[in-house]
Amino acid sequence: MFEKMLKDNHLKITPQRLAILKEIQKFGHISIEEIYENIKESNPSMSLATIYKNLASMQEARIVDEVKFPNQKQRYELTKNPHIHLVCEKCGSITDMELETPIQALKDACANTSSYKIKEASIVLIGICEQCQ
Amino acid sequence: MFEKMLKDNHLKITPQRLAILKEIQKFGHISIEEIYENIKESNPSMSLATIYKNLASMQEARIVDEVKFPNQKQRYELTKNPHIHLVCEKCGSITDMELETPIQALKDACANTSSYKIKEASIVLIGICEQCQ
DNA sequence: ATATGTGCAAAGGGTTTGCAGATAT
DNA sequence: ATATCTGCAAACCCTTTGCACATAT
Repeated sequence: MFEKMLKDNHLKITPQRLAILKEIQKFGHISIEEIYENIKESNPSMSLATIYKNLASMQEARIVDEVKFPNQKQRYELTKNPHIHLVCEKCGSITDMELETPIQALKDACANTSSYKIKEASIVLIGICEQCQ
Repeated sequence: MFEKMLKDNHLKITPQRLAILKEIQKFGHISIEEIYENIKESNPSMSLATIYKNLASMQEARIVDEVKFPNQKQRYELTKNPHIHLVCEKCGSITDMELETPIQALKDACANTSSYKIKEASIVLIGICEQCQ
């Protein structure tokens, strides 16, 4: 419930913010340009500056996450449980995958070997999806 | 041996390219701006455009890799064995870590669950390094 | 009523491009 | 000798900022 997420973070509930969140939800991993182009259809006065400002404040509030893929502009997704991103190098499609155990195993291995205190993991696997094989 | 790497990829051996590769080697994970500033000291005529063009061609040739970290400009490193990047969120230091087994376990788990053919992995762990704890 | 948010236009940075002269093969 | 590379300047993004007006609380 987007309204509650915003309220909990002392961010005002505006049509612009709701529209941005709805787009991100709809497309999963979306670029700024795509958000802008999609929203413009129903809300022609929406400005790019507003999108930038809101993505920054909602990222700050941990409502959305930025994700960076090789050779792509950054994209945004709703904040979710830790997960892996699978990117198809042929068609560019992106799949989320929750693999708790191996992710945890990796973090543990790393913590043991390094004496780092691990907080988060950003894992992107590049490959070829079933349809493109 | 940088000369051989370039020759093998039909890239001419120029002082600029060697200087860029030497900087990347020296600093491990370096931004474009840092490469430029460092090289300017010994070679004041080196232009930013040359750095951009060469990073692109040497990335294409798989001599260097671009790496993207959260909230940072992209950086470059020499192409190495698959490894994990550990980033300290306090001091920003970056550590490489070869953890073949857990990386492979993750790729396998993913391949099994998804029917993707996995080719590469980009893994970044964010945490706090020993000194900053 | 007040603090925040929006939209606009301008400014700011980073990156790419075209071209003439220089250099590696 | 020739294809490639370099450096410069301009062009071209994408992103941020300041400000006046609008809106949510």
